[in-house]
Amino acid sequence: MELQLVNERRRGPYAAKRLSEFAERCRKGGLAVTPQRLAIIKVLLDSGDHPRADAIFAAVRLQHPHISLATVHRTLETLCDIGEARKVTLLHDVARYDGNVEPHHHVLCVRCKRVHDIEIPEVDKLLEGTPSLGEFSLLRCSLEIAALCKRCQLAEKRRRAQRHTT
Amino acid sequence: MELQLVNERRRGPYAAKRLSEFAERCRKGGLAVTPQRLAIIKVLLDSGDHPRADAIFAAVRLQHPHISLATVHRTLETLCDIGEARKVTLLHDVARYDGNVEPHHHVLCVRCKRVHDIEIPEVDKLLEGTPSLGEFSLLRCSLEIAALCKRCQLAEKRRRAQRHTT
DNA sequence: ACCTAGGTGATAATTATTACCATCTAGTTA
DNA sequence: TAACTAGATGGTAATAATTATCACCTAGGT
Ligand SMILES: [Mn+2]
Ligand SMILES: [Mn+2]
Ligand SMILES: [Zn+2]
Ligand SMILES: [Zn+2]
Repeated sequence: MELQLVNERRRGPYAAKRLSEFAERCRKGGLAVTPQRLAIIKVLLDSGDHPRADAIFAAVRLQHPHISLATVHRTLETLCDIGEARKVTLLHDVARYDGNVEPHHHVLCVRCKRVHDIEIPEVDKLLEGTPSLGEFSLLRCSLEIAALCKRCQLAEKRRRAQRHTT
Repeated sequence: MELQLVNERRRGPYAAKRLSEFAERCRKGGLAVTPQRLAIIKVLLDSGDHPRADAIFAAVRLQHPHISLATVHRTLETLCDIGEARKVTLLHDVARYDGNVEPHHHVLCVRCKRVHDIEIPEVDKLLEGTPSLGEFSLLRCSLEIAALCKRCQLAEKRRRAQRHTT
């Protein structure tokens, strides 16, 4: 099993490429290309540390002193919607607890946030023989599968049909 | 690759066993066995839905009308500390965003919450050929590795040494 | 039957996020 | 190019989860 920290050097070219395609991708997603959105995606692409909205706000303000924190929050969610960013904390809004402390994994509906347990024995063995990685000593691991439940799939379909008629 | 939803029938016996050992495990962890803690772990072991603190609060109140919501929050964190519960949302306190939208995984320090990217090509292929599981249509997946970074390991050591002298 | 470290309840404080709305502007149209 | 408008933004209020505080209580030990 090959577990390795991502090479930081690759980020430069990756960010440049993503940035050059950003305007086009916004249009494809039906979004206006605003200076605020450009500034936010730039900062995000330059960050390797999975930043919070307030950190991005601080960085963006150096160039755009008038930007609003609300815009940063909104924009980050919008970028995730069109696939230009990824929310690391899919379930961040409320703490969720589990009585099952055996190693296991989760499928979660990205819309209604329901979570179900799943078993993937292969993944449980993933850390065996790898006590540490770089500066991290590894404790345990869990796979998070993003999904759409039946109910939310139907709701999604209905909403699209609705939009199509108007 | 065997991906399967966890069998719900197993929860009954599992919960009974965990509950019967709970008092002893509290003592081992240096915790008092209070009626509140018992009520909370009971509710948690009976839940298959990864509940939030407020849901547990509501359920516990049916038997303990005087319990406080603060106690529920505190107790759930305490239970996680001694390994009697698991927090599904390790990074729930603030939303974190990622500019890297390529499939990749994360190591995170459970104390300082720093997050680093890692690559595990095998895991990226996990969902291939499995478009759905039960009522969930699968979108993507990401492995979360809980860890302790070097800095926090040292801090932990120092704290233990401190406690030992007093 | 005490004692006391630690636990609890009630409530205030904090903090991230969302809602709201007046104003502005990107991108389209004539 | 000028006018138009759907959608974006800024400023601020509202919301909601969690944590802090502190007087009182009690589990577990003597
Ligand atoms: Mn679970
Ligand atoms: Mn990442
Ligand atoms: Zn759903
Ligand atoms: Zn750390």
